[in-house]
Amino acid sequence: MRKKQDNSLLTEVELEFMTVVWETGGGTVRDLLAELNKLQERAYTSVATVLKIMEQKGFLTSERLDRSLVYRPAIPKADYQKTTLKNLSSKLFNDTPAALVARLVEDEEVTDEMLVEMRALLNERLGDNAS
Amino acid sequence: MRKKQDNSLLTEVELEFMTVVWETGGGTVRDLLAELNKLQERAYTSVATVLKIMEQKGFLTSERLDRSLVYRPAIPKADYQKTTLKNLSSKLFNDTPAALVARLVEDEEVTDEMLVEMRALLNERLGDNAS
DNA sequence: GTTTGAAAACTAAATTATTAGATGATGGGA
DNA sequence: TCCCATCATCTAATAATTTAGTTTTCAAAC
Repeated sequence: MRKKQDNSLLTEVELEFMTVVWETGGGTVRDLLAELNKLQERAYTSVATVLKIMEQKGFLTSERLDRSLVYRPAIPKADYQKTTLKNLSSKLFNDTPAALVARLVEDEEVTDEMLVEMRALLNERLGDNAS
Repeated sequence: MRKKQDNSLLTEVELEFMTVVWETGGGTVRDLLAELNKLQERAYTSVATVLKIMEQKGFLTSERLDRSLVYRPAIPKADYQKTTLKNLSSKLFNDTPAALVARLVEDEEVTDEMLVEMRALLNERLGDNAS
């Protein structure tokens, strides 16, 4: 029997990296290091190592450009958001996404404006495929 | 400088344990072990160790009953759900919960029925404090 | 009073995640 | 050609998480 490491979800640090890759569209290790260091100082090799791991896990692709590797997202942010929500829903909300929205709704910090926006989104899809 | 461990979020295993504690309302190590082993075989001491850590982190309370410790949730599930959503929203959805709902809406597996339910929840709160 | 069984507490091993130093390759310029 | 800067890669140290063995405690049974 072997390890069972998940790999479908990013770790804390990986998510931080991935966020930058999504925002910038990608770049060389040097490029991404520059962005990441705005948030927290890290060594070049640390960044390079994590990026390589992320590629192995299938979150990034790489391509040579001169000396350097250019890393790019292998999956769109929206896809990953969906995966994460599905995971959260199953782990903490009994697989009922409505329960999740219920929590958002009762959160004081979520403004009415946001709620109206959410409702518009719901109406939009419910309008489309009219049941 | 020391470690900086978060502690406001549960780890994978801790969440699994916490879910059982929420469901059952709590119990002795032996009780919880029995529940947990329905999902995955674990040693008594493993369970005891994690429960103790969870108590230190503030997720559980304990109380003596005869020889045994009875563990109970220190925070309601709803509170933790809220914390988690807030965290996810900030890390992956630019602090805009509506973006999160947008992903749910476009997920094929989320049925229209669920969406209608969500809309009802929104209307309920929006109705209350009529802007 | 001594043994025994069940429990918590203590300790540590194994795994996974994070950070980064050391090394070596490669190409451009002196 | 030889050095230098830049880069990827290899390797390892540290930290956090997960699992579980060993020891201690204590009350009840004998």
